[in-house]
Amino acid sequence: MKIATFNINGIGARLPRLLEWLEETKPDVACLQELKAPDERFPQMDIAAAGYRAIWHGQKSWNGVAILAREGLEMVETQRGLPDDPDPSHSRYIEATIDGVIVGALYLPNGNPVPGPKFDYKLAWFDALADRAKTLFAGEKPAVLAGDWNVISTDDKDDVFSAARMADDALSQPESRAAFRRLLHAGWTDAIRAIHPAGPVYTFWDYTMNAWARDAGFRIDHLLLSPAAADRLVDAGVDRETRGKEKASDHAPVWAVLR
DNA sequence: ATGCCTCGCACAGCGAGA
Repeated sequence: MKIATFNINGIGARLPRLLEWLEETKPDVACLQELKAPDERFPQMDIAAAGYRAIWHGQKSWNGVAILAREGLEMVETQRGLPDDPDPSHSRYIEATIDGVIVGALYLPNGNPVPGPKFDYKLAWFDALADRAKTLFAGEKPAVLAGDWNVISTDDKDDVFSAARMADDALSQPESRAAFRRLLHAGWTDAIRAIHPAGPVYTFWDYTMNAWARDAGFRIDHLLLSPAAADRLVDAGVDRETRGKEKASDHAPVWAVLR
């Protein structure tokens, strides 16, 4: 089962790119973030025509998450929003069981500027996610938490083009890194680093500063696997070429294959 | 220190992203 996550930065602006990517890479499951559209504007018919069933949790203008599953896979929604979500007006989490695999699609708050209420919200949201992760972990079933975590997990050149340039950004703060690392220490596996222990693996390049051409990117889109899912991990990667296309999102899709 | 670029909303320029 190939599970991908893709922050599309606007389902309205990105639909042609999304459909093209589905056709080219054929993921079984695709977690989407930043729909930036209310529920009624989710292009269900286009997605269905591409061969995918979908569940989605949108809102006007901002945020919004969805899970697409290839037709024929059994998908049952298990969660819409996080339990004890610190601000339910933000649509940032949706979860389903798909052929026995629990898939949580998440869009963690960016948190800029630091310090401030937005950063406090980021940490509060992370706490609520960690609670959900604990519940899923205790269930001992294969589970995947996939999405835009808005966390650069280390200062390593392989995770960020310039740690110094990003040092004051919410993506690099020790508090949110610690929250991410607590999940790893608890037994969740970072799929990309399990398959590619070293080497630059970026998932985001800013639209400004000629970042894509300079490869000035960083890694903030992650798939975390429960032990039962990690046991089945055979491959993982980033669809970098997607970022280089016309009208591309500023994120590239990230994926993992479970046997 | 700020804008760079993009999206959505709405039709001008701003909030938000990261």
